Amino acid sequence: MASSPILTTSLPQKQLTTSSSSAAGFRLPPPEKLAVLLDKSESVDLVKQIHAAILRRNLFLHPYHPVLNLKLHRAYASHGKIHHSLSLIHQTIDPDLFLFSAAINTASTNGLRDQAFLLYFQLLSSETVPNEFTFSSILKSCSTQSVKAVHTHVLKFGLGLDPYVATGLVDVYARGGGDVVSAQKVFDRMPERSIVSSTAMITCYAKQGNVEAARALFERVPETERDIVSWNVMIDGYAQHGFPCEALMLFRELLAKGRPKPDEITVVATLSACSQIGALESGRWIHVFIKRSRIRVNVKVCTALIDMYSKCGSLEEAVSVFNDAPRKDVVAWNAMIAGYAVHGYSQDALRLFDEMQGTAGLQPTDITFVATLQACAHAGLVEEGVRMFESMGQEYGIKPKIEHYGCLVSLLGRAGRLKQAYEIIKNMEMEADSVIWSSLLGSCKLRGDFVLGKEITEYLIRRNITNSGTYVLLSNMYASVSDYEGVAKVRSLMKEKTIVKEPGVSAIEVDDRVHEFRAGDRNHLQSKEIYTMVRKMSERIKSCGYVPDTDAVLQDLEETEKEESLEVHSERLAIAYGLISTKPGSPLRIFKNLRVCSDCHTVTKLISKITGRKIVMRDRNRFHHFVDGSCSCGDFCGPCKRRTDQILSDWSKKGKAGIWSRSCTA
DNA sequence: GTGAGTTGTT
Repeated sequence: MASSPILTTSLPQKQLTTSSSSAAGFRLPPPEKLAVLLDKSESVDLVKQIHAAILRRNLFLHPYHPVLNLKLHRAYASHGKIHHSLSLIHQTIDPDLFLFSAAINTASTNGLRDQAFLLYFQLLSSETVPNEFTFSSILKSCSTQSVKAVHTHVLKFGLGLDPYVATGLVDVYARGGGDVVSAQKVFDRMPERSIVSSTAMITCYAKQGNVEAARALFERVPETERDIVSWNVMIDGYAQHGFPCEALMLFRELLAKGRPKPDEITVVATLSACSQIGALESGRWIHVFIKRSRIRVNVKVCTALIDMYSKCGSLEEAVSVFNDAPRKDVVAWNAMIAGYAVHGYSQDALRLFDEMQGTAGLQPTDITFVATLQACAHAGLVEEGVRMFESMGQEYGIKPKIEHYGCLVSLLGRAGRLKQAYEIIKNMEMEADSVIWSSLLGSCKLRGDFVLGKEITEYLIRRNITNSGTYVLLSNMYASVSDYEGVAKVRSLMKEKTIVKEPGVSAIEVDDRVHEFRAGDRNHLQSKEIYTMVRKMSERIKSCGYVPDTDAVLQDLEETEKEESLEVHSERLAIAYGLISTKPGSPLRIFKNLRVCSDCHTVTKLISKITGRKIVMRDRNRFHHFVDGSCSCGDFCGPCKRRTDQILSDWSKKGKAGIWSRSCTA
């Protein structure tokens, strides 16, 4: 195998040392001394000097010193000189098993999978017998495809029960698609399980989303053996598979136990859980905790903080972390750009996009473009967005993914260019998913293009690529043109196909606890007070001229029942709870898993006006900042804005402003 | 003289 050209010039060469050591006037240290020097060498230059010395000594130490060769390999690798380190094996005649295994390990841990396999094959053909070290190293380079062959070799050499090899196998089976069956087979046969092998198996379960199995195994590990990695895997497993509350609870449990000490990874996983449920107070607490403990604020921790603050509704704090970050990589920039975009600060997002390439000298990635296109879509910057989309391929050589097409379709759709958006979906090189269709359908509803909307929906139902949202949108479209037969038809279709509308859940964090509400929920301890407040809110806004928009209600109900069903939408329960449990004038932060319905959007604007409260609401799509009767999203639907404006103008004529805040928030 | 499990952005 040929070594890389840089190596032959930058590594000391044998031919440079033509004379013996005595001729150069030095007495070379003995091999043992050189080995010690290599182990504690602090610079590459020193390693190179020692390397040169070893080569000189080789003149009378033949063939070569295998231990020194190995130490040299490790010294180069530890200074990040991977290619120097690997080229040593190519310059060695008949490398021994130690050097082979070490080199395979270096290649594997540095992502040079092909190199690792070439070395492995070279080893096999050299009649050297691989051992457990070799396999634990080569397994790190295995994919789900190649693992079967290597597993066979493992069995052939009788190493299937070695704890390191078996752990490696479990780890590979857990990666990629995740072959739990094979992973479990290996794991079950292990005569002795260490915390490391159990953690590999827990990871495998967690990656499958089987958090119950993961937790069960985690609980089986004796408490004294659980190290921080196993806690991290479990916390992150919850956080990444739809159990953010469990992740936070487990983090609290870890703190209560006092050991092991949380590290950078623990806080990144926990912050991600906070972002998902909008637990701002918990997120802030963790930020303080990081500052107080010895946790390094590295770029990943910074990014997790930026993401947490922006997703929890505090863009200001996200910006402050971003500005103070000592080092920012493209991921950190992406998180900040996405933060601006989701809050509707589109100009700032675009400014950052320029700064990132200018002062910071970083190249945008496909994710940067998702964020910037979203910024354009949220602000209705159609021309900028289209230009951005085109430049992505033309100037940056980034192939658009379905997410980018999604932004483009939403951008054009919202602007009323429905036909053009439709054409884009039809001409994409990939299959459209339900997300992109829902976006176009939403625009059809927004723009009142019932004909196109109906055509698309029927096509989707025929092709069976629907989600519950498709049916809801279709029903809403029928309702908006008062076609109640159509509404009934959709309803029976949903019943027939047993499609259940995804339940809307709204959450609000009060006193470091997250309170969740579903529509009509009566599970909360203060349910009685909450409903009293809900009714009070309805009376107030109705007395100001608000009329419920019952078209948004899908169920077959009488008009008054429809009103009642709107009244107890999850976001209204969350707002009511916020009003009775926080100080007057303090902002409310509400989080919803679905998009806020247009009626609730109107109502929330009115409540913000009457109570003088700022209400920040995060829905599936973006943030809405309700202040003094208007919303930062610029009202995603026309009728909604007209309704609110009318109500507010009539109301101020009656001179009723301010009553609410005195009577209801004391 | 060699080896194991965990982390961020849509």
